[in-house]
Amino acid sequence: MIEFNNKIYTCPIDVMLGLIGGKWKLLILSHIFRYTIRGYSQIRDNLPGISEKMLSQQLKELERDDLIHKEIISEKPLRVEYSLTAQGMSLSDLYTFASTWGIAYLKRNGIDYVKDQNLYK
Amino acid sequence: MIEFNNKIYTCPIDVMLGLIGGKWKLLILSHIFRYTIRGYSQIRDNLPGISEKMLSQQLKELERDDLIHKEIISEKPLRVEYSLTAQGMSLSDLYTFASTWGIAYLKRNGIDYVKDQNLYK
DNA sequence: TAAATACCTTACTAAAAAGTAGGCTATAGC
DNA sequence: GCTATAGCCTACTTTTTAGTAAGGTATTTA
Repeated sequence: MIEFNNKIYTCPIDVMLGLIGGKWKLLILSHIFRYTIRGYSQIRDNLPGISEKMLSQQLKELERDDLIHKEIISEKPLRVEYSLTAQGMSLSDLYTFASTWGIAYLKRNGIDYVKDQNLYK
Repeated sequence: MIEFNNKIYTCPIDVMLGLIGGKWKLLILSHIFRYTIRGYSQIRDNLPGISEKMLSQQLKELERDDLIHKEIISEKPLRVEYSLTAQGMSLSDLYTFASTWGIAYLKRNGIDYVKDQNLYK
């Protein structure tokens, strides 16, 4: 058992899950990782099913936990850019592994994601 | 979007999360990975906080999804052994990465897990 | 000036995940 | 025979997580 930030964790993996667990965080992080820098609507539009409430909530938590960096660009069309912090980047092996594994799993189950991804989205 | 087993997934990572997402599955898998073969009570006792209902439920789902193998040993003291299937083992990089990352994260935050783990449990 | 888009927030509700409590079989040890 | 341990299951409740709907500001385009 590990006590950290007033919470109790079973082991280091549990600690990691506390940061990136849940339905959306890993998806958001790996999306930003893939595109390096993303705006709010770009993330939203690439995660079909996420509500704006969920998105801004998760983004806020990821920023609080120093996994992503939020930058407000005060140019003509005011916008926001999200990117990974060093800590967010330190999970890059996870993003690529998870994606590769998922693709291989789908293939084992008869779905060729790489070939058919034009069909989805 | 990917349609698979009557469910809709955003991307391959989402598919993976469908299999090992949630509060306990990754912890159970990585525990079995660490010890190769584990009995029911051994897993339970190493995951403080898990209820027996949760444990047997998650074990059943992991078995259904072909991530773990359950073997009933019919020796004198009847018991059960859980081990990883080939598919469960194909996630081994994830278990080690998650554990290593969690330990490093804790260290960045002032907790030396490797040194202090005798304190926890 | 109306409509559209980016980027959110808040209040409320629903669904999913997890927890509690109890029970049950089988074997073993005293 | 009584208690203990392994290995579960079921019904019920609570908590957590996520979803819906509706604002709201600022700026852009038509």
